[in-house]
Amino acid sequence: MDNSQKKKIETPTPKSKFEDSPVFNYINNLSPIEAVRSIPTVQTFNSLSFTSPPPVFTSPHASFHRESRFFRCHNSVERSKALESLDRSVSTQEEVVVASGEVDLNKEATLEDQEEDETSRDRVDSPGTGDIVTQVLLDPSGVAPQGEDNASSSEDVSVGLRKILDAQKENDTPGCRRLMADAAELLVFRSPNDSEAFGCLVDKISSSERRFCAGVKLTKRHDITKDVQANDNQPLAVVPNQSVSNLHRGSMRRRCLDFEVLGKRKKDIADDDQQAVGDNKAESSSKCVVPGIGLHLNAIAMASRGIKINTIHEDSATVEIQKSFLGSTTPVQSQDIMRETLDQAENEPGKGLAVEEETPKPLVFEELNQDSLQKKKRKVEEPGEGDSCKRCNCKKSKCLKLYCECFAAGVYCIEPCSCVDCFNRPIHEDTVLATRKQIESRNPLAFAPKVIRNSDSIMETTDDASKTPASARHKRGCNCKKSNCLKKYCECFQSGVGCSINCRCEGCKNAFGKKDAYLLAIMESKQEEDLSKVQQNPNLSKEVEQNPSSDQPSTPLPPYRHTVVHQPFLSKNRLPPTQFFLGAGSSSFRKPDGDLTQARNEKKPLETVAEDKTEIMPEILSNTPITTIKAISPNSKRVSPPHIGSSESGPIIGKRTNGRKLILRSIPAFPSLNPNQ
DNA sequence: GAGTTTGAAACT
DNA sequence: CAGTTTCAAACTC
Repeated sequence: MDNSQKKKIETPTPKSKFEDSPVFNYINNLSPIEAVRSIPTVQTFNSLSFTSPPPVFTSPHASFHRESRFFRCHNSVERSKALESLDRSVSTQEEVVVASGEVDLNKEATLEDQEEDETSRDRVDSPGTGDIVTQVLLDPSGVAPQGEDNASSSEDVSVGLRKILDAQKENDTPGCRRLMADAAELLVFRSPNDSEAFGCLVDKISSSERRFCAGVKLTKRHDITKDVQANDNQPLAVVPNQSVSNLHRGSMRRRCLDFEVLGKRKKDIADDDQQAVGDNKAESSSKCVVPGIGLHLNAIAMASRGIKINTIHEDSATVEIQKSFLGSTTPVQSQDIMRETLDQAENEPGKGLAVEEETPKPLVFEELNQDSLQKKKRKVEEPGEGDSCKRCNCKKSKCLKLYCECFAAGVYCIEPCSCVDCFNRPIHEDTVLATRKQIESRNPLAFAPKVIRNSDSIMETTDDASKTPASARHKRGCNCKKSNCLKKYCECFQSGVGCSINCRCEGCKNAFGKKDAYLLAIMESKQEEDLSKVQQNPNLSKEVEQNPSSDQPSTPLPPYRHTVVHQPFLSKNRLPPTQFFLGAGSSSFRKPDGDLTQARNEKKPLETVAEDKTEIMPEILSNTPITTIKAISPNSKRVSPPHIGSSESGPIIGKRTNGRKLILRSIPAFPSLNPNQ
């Protein structure tokens, strides 16, 4: 349907049937283009206004601007979303201003009154075209969405289009093209908020683009920057969009662009860290971001206390990969989300925003960037709150050892640092890299994230922090002797995760999860696993019975490890290795007492898988006895649901198997929903 | 802010 | 690999 309508709109309308009609004559007198309006427009608007027909306008202008609109609209939503997160002092003031302005405008959009329309109209920069555009754009948005007479709204649209076209004749050139595009874009709006937002964006875009351009200006060696800068002097209403649009198609491209810009900015500033003494606030903020380019999962650990980051990055390279990955995937997600958000925003603006707000959480790169940014800001401004920003105070290590938090986090030291004789600066990049390599040669995972988080923990992003510990563990575990894992001396506690099998702590009282409880839970899982195994294959009963380790729940560490080593049950029969190592693949395990890497690798999977399942099951398997899980695990530590299910009865075995299958299917599904995962 | 405590990192 | 030293963050006063 859309296609046909599109054709009707774009191509000269087949007039054969209508040429004789009085209506057609009337229309024909009004404007050559009115033919479009005659029939298709009415339908088109009604339909198009609530759906998003992508390739409607194939003409360069229309298409081009439609993208721009998407770009803008998306940008608007994204900024609204960003505002939520930016309220936590993430972004530059400029961004905040822009975002807040758009949020307000979006709110206004929901009001749907003429006053707002006029107000928005007043905001339009160019009186001539802008007024008309705004009027045209806003009128339909205010009528159609209210569910009133479609015909009337269509009429409004038609009139509006007519006005646009008239104005087009008069004004010509850029403005006209813009009007044309805007009119085309108008047809794409799906909700009052859409159109309204866009109407607001007509004027907002200027500032937004300015911000964008300004941000890009900070970067160097970037094609986009060049383009944008090259066009910077041109009318913002056309040029920036064009520049962006030429480079990217669609709204998400802009989003990617933002990411890229951010990343580039960070990179570039990192390069110039020494010389680029912050001239302004934005730049200083960016400086804070700089280190993030190499930020790894240390930040995640930190983030678990404040902002949750759900993906594990090995190193900066991974981040880069993630970044590019984001660039390709975010759009898909963002488009759907934007659509959904906009729809929701109609009736539940807050909800819609919330959805959008949570969406970026999985965007690891963004999160990392913001995290790094927040770190710096918070350390300077509110040391107590997020505390996610690295700022070292090294005196003797020259910030070239893992003692240095910045260095350990894979970031350069920045101004807020109080380090002495710091070599962890971009100007000493060679030294830093060499040292880093040296350390990595000693311990390849030295810069790996200290906290292993499950790939599916996305789902926890919106949950309370109490769930985080269950899904993440410290890679090597702690070695606390006196702090009882109740203070930040404990890396597990500091990371907001519970102690695990890897910990050698004494008197663990980790508030996020005691080691003992963890062990107990896993052992029970193992027991259940063995049980179910026996039930599945009676021949194994003897083996299990002869294996003391498998039924010694109270047995401390060594037996558990033994049982863990037997986890091939799990890995061999159920979960593919890739699943296992999604979250733990990079982890380095504490040196085992006797079992080496292989055993570790088998053990770790167990942990991860168990956690994965537990995290996912509630969402995937609606009928999963999650309560049982919690009941089984003391300390609220969650245990693998399948195990539990299997332990309850024989017949459940099949059920459990099914559950596993579901899990296997679901695990990969989540990453797709969250680009950065 | 200085001093102490703590545990990771580095070293032997 | 275990023990020791170094180091810097966390903590206390």
